[in-house]
Amino acid sequence: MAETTGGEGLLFLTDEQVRKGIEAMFFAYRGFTADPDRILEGMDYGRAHHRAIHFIHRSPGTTVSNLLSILGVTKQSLNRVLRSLIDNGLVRSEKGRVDARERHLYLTDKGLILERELSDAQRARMRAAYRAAGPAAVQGFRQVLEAMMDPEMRRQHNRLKEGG
Amino acid sequence: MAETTGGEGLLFLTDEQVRKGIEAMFFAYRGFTADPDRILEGMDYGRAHHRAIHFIHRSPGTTVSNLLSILGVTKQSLNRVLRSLIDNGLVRSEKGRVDARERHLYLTDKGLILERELSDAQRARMRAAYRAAGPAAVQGFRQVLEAMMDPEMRRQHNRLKEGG
DNA sequence: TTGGAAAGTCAACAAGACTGACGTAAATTC
DNA sequence: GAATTTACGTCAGTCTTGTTGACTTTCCAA
Repeated sequence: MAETTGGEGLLFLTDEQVRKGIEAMFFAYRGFTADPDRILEGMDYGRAHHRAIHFIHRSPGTTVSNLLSILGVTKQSLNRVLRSLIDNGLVRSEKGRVDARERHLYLTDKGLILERELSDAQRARMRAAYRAAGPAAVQGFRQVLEAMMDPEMRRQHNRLKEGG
Repeated sequence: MAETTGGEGLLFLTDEQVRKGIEAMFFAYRGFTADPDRILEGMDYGRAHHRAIHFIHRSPGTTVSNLLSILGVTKQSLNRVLRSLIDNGLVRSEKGRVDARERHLYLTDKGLILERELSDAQRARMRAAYRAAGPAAVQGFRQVLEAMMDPEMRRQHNRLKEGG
């Protein structure tokens, strides 16, 4: 309920201010996905494909189950997406050499082109926002986002940061 | 705001750093919606209901078409959600007195209780993140989010800020 | 007063998530 | 060597939430 202000250090924001942060998050996320969505519409792909492409690009050779845990969806859901990407020649799936049960995923040249197009659009918006807000704001932005994640996701995120 | 890089440095972030911001946004949004989603699951409601409840609470008496433009979905999508909320007695719909075509929407007492439960959970997470990151970070966070919105959404957002 | 525009409702459909069950191949354990 | 577990793929069915298109009701202006 009305959070007590005591205890853990002072609360420097009222409920109303926090609420506004919530709405900002909602509206900003819309902007965040708007450009790739626009590119994808008309193709046979959607946001789910974009996410798969993004993380395969980020971690080439990643396995299906790794992608599963990053994306937080079910096998069937991911499989549908992967199926179409593979069939259309955007993603290549290679049987693992050390463990032949695993499938390692890579973007093909064609996949890389689409990835480029999508991430260019999304990065352009991010970069514009960053530029408008300034370096100090960007650091704060990253700090709050990280603190907002579930611990598990934060682990994933930091692992990617290192690895990349 | 000048798009040149002016005084404080050139493009202060590489493509890779921007990419990490994109991923942070993705993972953080998952955390952002996780708590309300958990509460809603098992009820007949979902994220769409949460959004409707949030904005009706924020602007009591708002019309369907106003909600439409805030949420950025189609009429039927919203109508389905509203239908179930009204039928279950969480939302009250009143024919407009000045313009009888309009329906003005309000949360009932029952609706207010659910709104409270949902927003308490979501605010708790936001507040925790804010606390972890500190006041300066929060300001930067808000600045970047705002810059990331489409201009139209920014207008909506600021209108709500005033109104609230 | 009539015709167009706006607000809202409803029917039908699509994308993308989910569950649960089942199958296969490969690795691991006993 | 047999049994179990793991990684992946697939089938069938459901649910949420998005879409378009057609339809009232109401308002307003020519």
